[in-house]
Amino acid sequence: MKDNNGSKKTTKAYSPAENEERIYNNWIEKGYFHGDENSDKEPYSIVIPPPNVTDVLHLGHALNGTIQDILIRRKRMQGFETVWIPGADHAGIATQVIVEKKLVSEGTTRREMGREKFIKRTSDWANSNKEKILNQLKKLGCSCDWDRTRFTLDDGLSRAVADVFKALYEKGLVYRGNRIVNWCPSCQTSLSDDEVERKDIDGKLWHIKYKLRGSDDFLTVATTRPETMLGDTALAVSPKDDRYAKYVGKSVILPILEREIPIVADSYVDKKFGTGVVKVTPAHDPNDFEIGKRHDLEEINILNTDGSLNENAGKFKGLDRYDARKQLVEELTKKGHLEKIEDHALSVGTCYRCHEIVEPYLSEQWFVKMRELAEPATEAVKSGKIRFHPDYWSKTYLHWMENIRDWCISRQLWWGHRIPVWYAEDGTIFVSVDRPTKDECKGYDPKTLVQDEDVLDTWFSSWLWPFSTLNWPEKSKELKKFYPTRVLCTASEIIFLWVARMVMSGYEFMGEAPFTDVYIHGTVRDSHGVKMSKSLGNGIDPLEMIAKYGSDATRISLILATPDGQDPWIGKTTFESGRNFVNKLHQVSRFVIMRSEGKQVNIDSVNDEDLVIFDKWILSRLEKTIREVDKAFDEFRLSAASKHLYNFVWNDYCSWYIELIKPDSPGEEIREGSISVAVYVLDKILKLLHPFIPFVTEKTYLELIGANIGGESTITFGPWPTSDGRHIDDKLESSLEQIQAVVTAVRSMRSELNVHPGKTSDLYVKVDDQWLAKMLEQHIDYFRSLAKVKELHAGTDIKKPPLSASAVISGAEIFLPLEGLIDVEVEKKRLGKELTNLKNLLEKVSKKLANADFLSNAPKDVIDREKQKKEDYTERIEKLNKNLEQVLGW
RNA sequence: GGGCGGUUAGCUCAGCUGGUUAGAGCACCUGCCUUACACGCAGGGGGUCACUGGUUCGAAUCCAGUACCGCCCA
Repeated sequence: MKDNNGSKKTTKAYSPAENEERIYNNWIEKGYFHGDENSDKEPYSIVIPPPNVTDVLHLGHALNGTIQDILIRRKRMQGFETVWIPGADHAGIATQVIVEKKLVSEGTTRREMGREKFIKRTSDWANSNKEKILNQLKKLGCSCDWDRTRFTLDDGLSRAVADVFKALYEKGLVYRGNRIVNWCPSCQTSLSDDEVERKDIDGKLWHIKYKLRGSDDFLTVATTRPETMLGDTALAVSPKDDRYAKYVGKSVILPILEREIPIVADSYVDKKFGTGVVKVTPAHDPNDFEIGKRHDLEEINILNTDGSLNENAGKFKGLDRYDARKQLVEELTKKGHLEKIEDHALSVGTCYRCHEIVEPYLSEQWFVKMRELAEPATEAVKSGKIRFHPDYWSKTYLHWMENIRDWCISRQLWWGHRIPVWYAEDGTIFVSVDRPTKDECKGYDPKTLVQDEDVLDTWFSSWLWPFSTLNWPEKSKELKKFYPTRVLCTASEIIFLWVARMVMSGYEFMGEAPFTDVYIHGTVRDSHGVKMSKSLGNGIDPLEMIAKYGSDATRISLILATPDGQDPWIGKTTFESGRNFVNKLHQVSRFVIMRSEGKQVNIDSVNDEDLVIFDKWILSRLEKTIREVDKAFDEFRLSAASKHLYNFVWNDYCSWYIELIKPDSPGEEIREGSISVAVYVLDKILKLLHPFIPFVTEKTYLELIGANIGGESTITFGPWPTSDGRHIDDKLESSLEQIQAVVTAVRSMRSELNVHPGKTSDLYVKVDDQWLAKMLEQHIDYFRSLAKVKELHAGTDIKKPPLSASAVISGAEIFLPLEGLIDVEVEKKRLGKELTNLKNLLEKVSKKLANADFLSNAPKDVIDREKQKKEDYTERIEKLNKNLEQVLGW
């Protein structure tokens, strides 16, 4: 703020802090956001992507919440029975890791504590975080149906999870298998493929020599993970590789452990890679696992769950995998088994939660067979039943669906839904929602059955979210009313993890897609384009922005800054744009409300009999804006919608319309017809903006209609403005543009000639057509103060007054008699610049019109337009030349 | 290696089905505290639309290729 020179005036800017909280509380008190399952209105429902309870919300959540709130508020205004279901996700691994760390710092562990106490402890922590998160959403103004708040570990949702597990098991789609899975040694659990992030690192390629049994010959194998050789149970070569054919069937001695292992031929081996010989470690590599199966090889697990080596590693037992690697390489070198070490770039899998390098690890896990589930989910997107916005994400989705792999759903954790499986001593499996009853486990004593220790992947509960939140498997009224939901809003990162799986479960359990539209928004980045993250410390706390600028400003700033379909780059100053806009709206509203006090105005309609050109113009612009905004909404282009409104309010309404209808002197009243229109348009503006900036629009709307917060009135239910096209008038708009052009030309001249804003002058306009002169004369009282006009002289035969500045616009010449203020040099430069500009344009258009191909090929209207342009430029150049000559003669 | 985005003013972005004097916001410069707003008003400077070809009477816009940036999958 530049007010170092002692402002005379201090006007109060809009203060969100004084309004937002009490407005929100009132909404909640009135129950406006509750979706009624008994309503006759058409339903429109959204489920929130449940935020993790591990952390408070960041700017990405704020963007996500704002988008959903905008969509749901607009639908509420359009008369739909809306429900937006909020909630949170228990975030199995992440939460458990955090709580375990706390325990360690307190000198205990979860094992010491025991399962029950650990869960209680975690639950308390999760609940307090959950409350914080939900409060943040309230601060943001989200119009969620808080009565329907859900948590993935709630009884009902847990019941849904168990039911689904059982159903899929009985269908043969859930199975147990001994497979290579992704193992995070830090979180000490398995991960699904989608929870593993690839990272490129600078690694090495160790070339190790394996001696042939009973010979001095050896085979060299290149490996990126030398320590896994402790679990080698074979070497493999390509069956097509002549170099090694003679060795197949023979065996080598594994260095250090001195184990004899066979040489096998397997088509998996690429003879061109490395030496053409690969080591086979079935328990620690998915491909090797397959080779092992084909050749009936032993599977030797050398790792403990924490990533240290176990007793199978001989003397390396107990060492961490990377320490073991170091020592092993040293020993190989010493013993002459190491041929060479090369630099080698490779990509490793890392845990998406803790970023530790994951290990392929052989273990017994539960899986979901995906191929069958993927079929209807694939079809839904191919047929357009589910649409992605922007559309290109459907390709990503389909590609994943078509290459789908089975989903590892068991996790070696305590925090989550315990797997609903019980084992008898003899290994018999019982899958049951609750502990099996006597009848369910004939021949066994239920009390002796032991439940599976593991829990299910968190996504195995969130993939049910669109219907488990509506009380499924109960056949509830709300489920019937609000399923399927309409739109899912999320960022691209979880298209596989979550979106795709929800579609599958929707079809499998509800027989219908869970939503029709998927709106993928960008990921928030800082002002340099770097993803915001806790570890980088480049994040912006949305609550801090809300405290500083207000919730409205935070919301609209985010939307204005988020290009449709791309990642927004957001810095602290981003939020100023929204704050300024909110204040602008507040100020103009204040003015309009003040000036309309005591007047008979009807905000629901305008009297078409009592309109001047400016009124008609703003109504035409309003209707066009409504259409543009609706179109943008239909295309899920919220940023575009917000910009249309921003421009309409700031430019059309504030800068032109209000300024035009303002009387010349402060005491005078605004023409009755115009103030009615101003109020009518303001009402529509407030409604159109309400989804974006709910607080200030509610407050202003109530002031406009003379109601109070806490009363019965609210803008919450709109109605959303519509356009019947009655006021759209292109011809009228272009007439008004002529007046605007005159005003702008005058302002420009005055500014360039440094005329003090307080000084008025006469205005001479020599027009080509009398109609413009007439229009100017008719409306001079409206734009007199905008152009600082003392006396207007307009007509076809106007003569340029001596020593006046001049400007040329389409269809008119403008003269300002400013004797004494005109600097000949400045005037020469001004006119000369415009002349050059027009000459360039004329040259371009002349060239075009001289082109016979253009004349014979281009459509007639295009040619006509070009001809008209040429005429216009020519005339303007003539006039400019004349004026310039005069100036030169001074 | 495959796929998907992006490349337009100093910065962040608009520019739909090819014909516009290439726009906006921020930043910058000038003048102004003019009776809603200095979180403001008015005016102004600033772009060979990444590059190379092609299609076309006409390309920021369509096609092909190249380069660079980002994301996803292997």
